[in-house]
Amino acid sequence: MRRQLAPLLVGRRVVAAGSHPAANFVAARGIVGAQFDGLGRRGKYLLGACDDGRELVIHLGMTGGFRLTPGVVHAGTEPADRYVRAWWDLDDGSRLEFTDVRRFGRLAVVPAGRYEGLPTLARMGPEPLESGFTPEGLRASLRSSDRHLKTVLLSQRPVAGVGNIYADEALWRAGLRPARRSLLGPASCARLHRSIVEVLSESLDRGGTTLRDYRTLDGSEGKNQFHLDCYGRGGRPCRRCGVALRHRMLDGRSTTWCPGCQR
DNA sequence: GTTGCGTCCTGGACGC
DNA sequence: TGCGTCCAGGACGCAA
Repeated sequence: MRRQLAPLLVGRRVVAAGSHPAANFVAARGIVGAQFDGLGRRGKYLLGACDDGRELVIHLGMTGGFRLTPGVVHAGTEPADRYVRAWWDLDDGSRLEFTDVRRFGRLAVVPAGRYEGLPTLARMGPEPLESGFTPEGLRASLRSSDRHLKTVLLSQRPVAGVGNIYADEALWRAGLRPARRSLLGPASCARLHRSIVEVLSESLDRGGTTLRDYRTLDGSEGKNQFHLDCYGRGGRPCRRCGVALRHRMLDGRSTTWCPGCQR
């Protein structure tokens, strides 16, 4: 999403904006007059750098997405689509719309780099595809919590960007049980580290995972959903050992694992 | 400071 | 066919 948006957004100034009245979205209106100097990303957060020293922080939640309408918009008019939760009219006549059916997304405007009001972002672990993410660091981070292994991964503290689907996939690939609480040894941690990197890299290469709602900026679907080994396959045979995968709620999240080969 | 759980929200699947 | 119920997801807030 960031790669697609950046060339269309950077250098553009916001001339008008609007939003759904919910607290999650009203911050969209606060950047009228600002120009986008860059578009970054941390974990699942998009970070729009403004020329006035502030940042527009965007989390897509579960069903969030973007749509860019080029050059046909009358600035300030209400969007026709009821699921547009925020919109920005740009100085080239285009409009960027943030759509979010279930309203789990959220927007914030903060001084650049000041994330105190966004605790998950403030304490976010290393980027999984950068050199700061190491097996040793992962092991040290996991050691600092007694919670279920999968729940710790979802906290974004050991590593950024792992959501429910990729947590299940990475743990399956590493042969580790999601509900495990005990300390991981160096070999297990190295396996989990490698699995996280592989699972995320492969999904990025395939344009992401479209189960229901996710679309890229041009409306196309990802293809990673055709390559899932674990998530959503409860009751079906494990592709590694043949044992039926199990499914249950773990700490409130839908979780699938193989009782045969995830230890 | 950490943990566990409820809450937010809504379309779609499912059962009756 | 219509209605009610449940589920899915990420992050945050609150009580313990």
